[in-house]
Amino acid sequence: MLRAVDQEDRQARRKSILEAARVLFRQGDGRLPTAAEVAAAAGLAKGTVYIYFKTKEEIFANVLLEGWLPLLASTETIFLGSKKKSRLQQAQAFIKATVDRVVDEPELLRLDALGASVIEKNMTPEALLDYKLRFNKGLLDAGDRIDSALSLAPGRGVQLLLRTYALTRGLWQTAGNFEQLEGAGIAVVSTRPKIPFSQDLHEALDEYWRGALA
Amino acid sequence: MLRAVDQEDRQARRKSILEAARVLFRQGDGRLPTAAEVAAAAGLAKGTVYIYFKTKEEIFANVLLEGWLPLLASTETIFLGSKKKSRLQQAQAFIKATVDRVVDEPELLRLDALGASVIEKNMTPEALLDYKLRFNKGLLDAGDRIDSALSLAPGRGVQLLLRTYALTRGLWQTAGNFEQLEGAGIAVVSTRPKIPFSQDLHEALDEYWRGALA
Amino acid sequence: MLRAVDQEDRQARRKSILEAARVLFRQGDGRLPTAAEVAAAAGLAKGTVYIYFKTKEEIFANVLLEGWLPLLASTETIFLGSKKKSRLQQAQAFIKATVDRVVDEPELLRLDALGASVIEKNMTPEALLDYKLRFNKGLLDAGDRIDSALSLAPGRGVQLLLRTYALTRGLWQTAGNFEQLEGAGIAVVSTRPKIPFSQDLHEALDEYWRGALA
Amino acid sequence: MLRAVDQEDRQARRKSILEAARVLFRQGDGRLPTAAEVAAAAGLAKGTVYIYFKTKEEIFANVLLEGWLPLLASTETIFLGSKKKSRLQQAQAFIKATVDRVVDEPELLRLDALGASVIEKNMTPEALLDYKLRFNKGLLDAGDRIDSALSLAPGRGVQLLLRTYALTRGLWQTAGNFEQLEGAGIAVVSTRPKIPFSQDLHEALDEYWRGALA
DNA sequence: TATGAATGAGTTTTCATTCAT
DNA sequence: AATGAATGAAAACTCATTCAT
Repeated sequence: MLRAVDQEDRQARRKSILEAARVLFRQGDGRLPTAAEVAAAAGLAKGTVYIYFKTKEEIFANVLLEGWLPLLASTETIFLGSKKKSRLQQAQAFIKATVDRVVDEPELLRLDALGASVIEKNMTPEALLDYKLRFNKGLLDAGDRIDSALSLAPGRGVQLLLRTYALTRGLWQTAGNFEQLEGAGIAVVSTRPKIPFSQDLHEALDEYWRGALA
Repeated sequence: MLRAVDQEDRQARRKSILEAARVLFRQGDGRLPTAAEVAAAAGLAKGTVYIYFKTKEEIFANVLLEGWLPLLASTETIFLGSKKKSRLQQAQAFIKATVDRVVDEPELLRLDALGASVIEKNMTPEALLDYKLRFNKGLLDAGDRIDSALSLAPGRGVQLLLRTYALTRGLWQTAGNFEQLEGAGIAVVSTRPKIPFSQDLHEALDEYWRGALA
Repeated sequence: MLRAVDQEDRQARRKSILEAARVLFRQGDGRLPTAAEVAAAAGLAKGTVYIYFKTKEEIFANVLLEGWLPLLASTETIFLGSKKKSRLQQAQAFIKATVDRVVDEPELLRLDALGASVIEKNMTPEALLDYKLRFNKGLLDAGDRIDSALSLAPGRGVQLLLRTYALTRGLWQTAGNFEQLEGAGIAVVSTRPKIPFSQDLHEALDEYWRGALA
Repeated sequence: MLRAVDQEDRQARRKSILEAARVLFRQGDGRLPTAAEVAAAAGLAKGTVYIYFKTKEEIFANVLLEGWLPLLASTETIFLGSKKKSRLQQAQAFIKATVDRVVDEPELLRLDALGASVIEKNMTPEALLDYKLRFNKGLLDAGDRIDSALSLAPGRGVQLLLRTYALTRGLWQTAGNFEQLEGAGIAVVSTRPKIPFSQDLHEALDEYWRGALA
């Protein structure tokens, strides 16, 4: 194994661990893979992983972070880059981006569900603070952009983001709850045709933003 | 130790285990208490707990169920008992009931977060199906009541419930994410006064229902 | 459940437990069934079984005893009832009876293998002594009959019995060792056609008795 | 703790675990020692033992194997190295080697009795197959040597070995059955002087081989 | 830096047996 | 005598993390 001597090498190795962890979690059954599995998937020895991360959970916190930040960053293009659209049109573009990302990387929401209960319980305080600060930073920046683009009161953009996020993760968890029943032929909603999660989420977010921007 | 000989005694003992588990989880740090702790809190031997529940997680699935069902059942009074109110007024009464319950029993949402990832992974298939069926039943019944009270298309009531639930659990998880930062004096939203979770949730649900009923 | 009030009833109930245990073990995977399983198979409550036997293992010790004693008792007919046959002919009649019994009740040898290691370790000293005395008695009586029928030195008959028994249980255990391999297509003895256990045992016993009576 | 880094170190550590397990079992009461006990006796942590063996029972299967293989290997010297002796003389040399080994390492037979019932039930299929294949290999090789040395039909040597082994283990188990009685002053064979197990086994094997080679 | 051998804390669940009813 | 609820001891095994090499 080549040694990661300079800063760039180290970053690359760090990324490769995160990527291995993400893929492994995506393929898995909803529980965190073991540290040994992550190391093996990254082509490293167990000990090496612990050079880059203090605890196993720190890895997955960073998987989450690296998963969500791009979506938050995308507000730059979506909101600021389209001054001519109406507020609702801009909102809908963001809704679409959110749904697309979530459908594309379903492991993000699965991992999210482990966040507070499992992941955060096994991080060092420093790593936890760092994780939250970075998340917070992305959120505040994105919120500011929304405030500005939609001419909202300061702080309202963050609130909308948080609620969008909340509805998304909540709906995903709830939808998952009933998949098994449907698999067994038991209808959750008997009189309505079952709609796919992406559509369900889209509708729900649309409803929320309409209410919020009303 | 009194022996639970008849069916009634057995039900009472079962309840006492659930109650002990609930209280223990409420006081704990977000992880499931050990089976030994639950047994001790219920004043029983470890083995006795396993007479009533197949696995530890089955206990907590039932804590969840017994926690949510009353809220779903409350739709009976809230929606059907108030035909003279407007749709939005009825919705607001339900929002209030939801917020009150959640504020009153915060462990419900904390436990919820463990649902799919931890709890359901360690239940017997039978217990899991039973749990989901009972949850589903409560949901469908409540949804029907809402359909009827608000003159909605069949199945729309369930959808509203699911989305309310989704927003609630999602928002709670998200809010929890930032408590620590605020505890450390770092503002999530710098320019707005911080509002308590109950108010935040209330506003968000209000926004959602306004959008949904528009 | 009818109560076993007189001695006869009690004996019958005891037998029914032994029979249930025997059948259960025969169907099982080589480990002792649980006490609960034995009770259920006998149509009794767990506690009832413990009225008749001090420990679970005492049950199975008695299953062994009731299984072997008839074979030992059969020496009466086989050896004494046939004065006109040669020694070897009489031996062969006994060999046949032994092979037949063992083939008929394969659980006897399977259970035998658990004897000293598992069963006897969990019996009360009294029950253990009783078990051994009864076994010993059957053995001595049968041995005496053989001594007399074959005009052997006193004690030689018991020795022959013990060695017959030893070869039988040993061969059975050894044969079992290789079943799996043969199932997987791996020959234990490549150049010889595989013979069934009953024939193998018959040959081995024949060889032994020929050597012993020479 | 020195780390077993290369292959040789690892083999040595593996051996030390097997040896600790063997000694522990020899001193014990006939039940398998716990994994914790084996680890402690080997001067290792519990977890370390599980690096070398998948299950506790795999350890003891290997104790058995390492115990029997030398005896099987000894056929090389005993049979092939003595072409001038008669068949019976060669057989007797093997009988002596067998008795000596068994007397020297009585734990082998005690452990043998746990083989099929306890040990094999708790091994991974792979470990079980490996164990059987290695045993089988030793047996076939030894059998071939006997065939060749005694000019027997192919496969007959293995058969003789199996029956020798069967008689040995069976006789040992049976002898153990009555030790307690004799300890309590109750004679199994009242009219004969009690002979030690080694002599008993020797005589029985002698009788068997005489019959078999006749 | 990289490795992977060693560590040992930590917890569920089973099940033989007891004993109140 | 019969029941079955209650007991609690007992132990294997995993896996995150460390640290000697």
